[in-house]
Amino acid sequence: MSTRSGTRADAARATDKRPGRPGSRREAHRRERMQELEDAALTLFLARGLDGVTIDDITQAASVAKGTFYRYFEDKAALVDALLEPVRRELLAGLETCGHALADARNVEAMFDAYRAMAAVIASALLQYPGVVRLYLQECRGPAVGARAKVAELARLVARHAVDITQKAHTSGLLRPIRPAVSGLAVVGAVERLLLAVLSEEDIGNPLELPDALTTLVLDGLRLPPAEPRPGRRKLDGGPKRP
Amino acid sequence: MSTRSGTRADAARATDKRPGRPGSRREAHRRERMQELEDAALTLFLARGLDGVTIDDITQAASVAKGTFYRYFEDKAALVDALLEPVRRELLAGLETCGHALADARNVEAMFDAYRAMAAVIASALLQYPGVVRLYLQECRGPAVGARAKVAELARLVARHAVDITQKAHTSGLLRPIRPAVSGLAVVGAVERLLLAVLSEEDIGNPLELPDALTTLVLDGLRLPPAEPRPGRRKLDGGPKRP
DNA sequence: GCCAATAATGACTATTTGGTCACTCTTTTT
DNA sequence: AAAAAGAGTGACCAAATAGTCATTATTGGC
Repeated sequence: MSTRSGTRADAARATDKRPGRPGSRREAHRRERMQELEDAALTLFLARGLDGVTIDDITQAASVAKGTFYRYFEDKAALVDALLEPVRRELLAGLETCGHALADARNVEAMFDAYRAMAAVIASALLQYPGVVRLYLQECRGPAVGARAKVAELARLVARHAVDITQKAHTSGLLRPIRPAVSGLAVVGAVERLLLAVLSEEDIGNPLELPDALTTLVLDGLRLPPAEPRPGRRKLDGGPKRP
Repeated sequence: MSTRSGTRADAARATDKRPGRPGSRREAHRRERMQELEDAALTLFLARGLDGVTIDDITQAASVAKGTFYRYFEDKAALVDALLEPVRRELLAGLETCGHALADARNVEAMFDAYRAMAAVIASALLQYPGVVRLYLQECRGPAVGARAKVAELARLVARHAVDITQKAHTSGLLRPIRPAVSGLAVVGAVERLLLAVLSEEDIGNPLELPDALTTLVLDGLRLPPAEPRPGRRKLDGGPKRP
C-alpha cells in the first residue's frame, strides 16, 4: 500500500494511487468508467468467450477510446481478475467457513447446517454476480493460459476446498466410505452443471427448489428407497413449494 | 455422395472424392497426413485452448506448410469436427441404447445393467480417444461460436439425452421424485468432473473404482445409512480392489 | 520413361490485434 | 485564475493471422 513505485516498473498503475484519493468526483467517475468497461467486457465474454473478445471490442462496446482501457487495466487478464474478485472472495470465504463447520460437525444436523450455509453463499454470489459466475463456469476448465489463468486458478482452489471439506465430513464418520477426492469432485461437478443450467436458462423448474433437490440427491441418492417407514424430513429453504 | 460439385462451391473438398479412391498409396498417405494434423492440433488445443491455437501453430507442429492444412480441412472448425466425430458417434449411440434399455427397465437390476452399459461406452471412448474427450470437457461449456460450435452442440445433445434417460428411468418408478432435468444434469456434471479429473491426472485414486463409487454416490447418496441390516451388494466391474 | 493427376510449398495479401503516445480536454489544487 | 494533475482520444506501429495461389514435387497409370 506504500506510495513508492513497486518492483515491477509502473505495472501497478491500474487500481493503485491513481485518482485524487478522497471520495471526490474524480474517483466516482473513475469507478463508473471501470464498471462500464467491466460490464461491456463481461457481456462480450459471455457471448464469445474470453479469447474471442479483443480490447477493441470492449472499448467499442463501452464507447470509449482504446487508450482509455489501458488507463484502467493493464491487459485483458487484469480485467478478468477484477471481474472475478468479488466472487472469489465470497466463495472462498464461504468454503473456509463450511470447512470449519464440517470439521466440528458431529451429527447429521450440523452437517446439514454447514451445507446449507454453503448453499446460501453460492446463492448470494449467484444473485449478485450472475454474469461472473457464468463466466467462471464457462471458462474454468480451459487451460490456464492468458486471460483464463485466474479463472482456472480459482477452479483449482474450489476443487481443493471441496475435497478438503468432504474429507472433513468424512472423518466425522457421517459419510459412506468413498474417497473424498471422488465424492467431493462429483458434488462440485453436479453443482456447477446445475448452476450453468440455471444461468443459461435451460428449463430446470423453479431454481428455489434446487438446493433441496440437490441435497436429497447428494445425501440420499437417486434410487427410491425400498420402503421408508421413517418420517425423516429435510428442507433447505422454507420457501413455498410451487409459487 | 454424388460426384457433381455440391451446392456450396467447392467447400466439400476435404474428405470427399479427393484421392484415387482405392486403397492405394495415395489414400494411405492422405490418411496419415490428416492424422498427423489432427494429432498436432489436439495437443495444441489441450495446451492452449481452441481459440489459442492458430493454423500456423498447427502446421508448424505437424511440420507441413500452411497451404497443406487447407487441402485437408476447410478451416479450424472442420478439423475440430473431424476430431470429435468418432467420440460423438460412440457416445450418442451409447446414450440411445441406454435410453432404450432404461425405458424397458422394470426393476433395479435392469436399471443397473443400463447404467453399466453406459459406463462401458464412456470408458471405451476414454481409452480410445482420451485427448478428444478432454477437449470436449474443456470446451463444451463455452459459447457456441466458431470452432467451438460443434463441441457445444455435442454438449447440448448429451444434456438432452441425459435428461431424457433420467425421465425414462423415472417413469419406471424406480427413482425419487426429483425433476429429471435436475437429477439428469447433476449426474452429467458429476461424471464430467470426474472424467476431467482422471484425464488431468488429478489425484483421484484408482480410476477403475470410479464407476463403482459413482454408482453408489448417484444411486445411494453420500450419507451413511443409519443402520443397514440388508446385505445388498452392488458392483460395476469385477476388477481388483486395490492393485 | 512419360504424362496427367494429385499433393506440398511458402511467399503474398488483407485484415486484425495489442499496445503506445503526443496531444487535447477536464478536474483539482494552489 | 493559473498551474498542475489526471483523464480521454485516436492515429499509429509492429506483429500476428486467415486464407490464396502460382509454382514445384510426387505419384499413379501406361
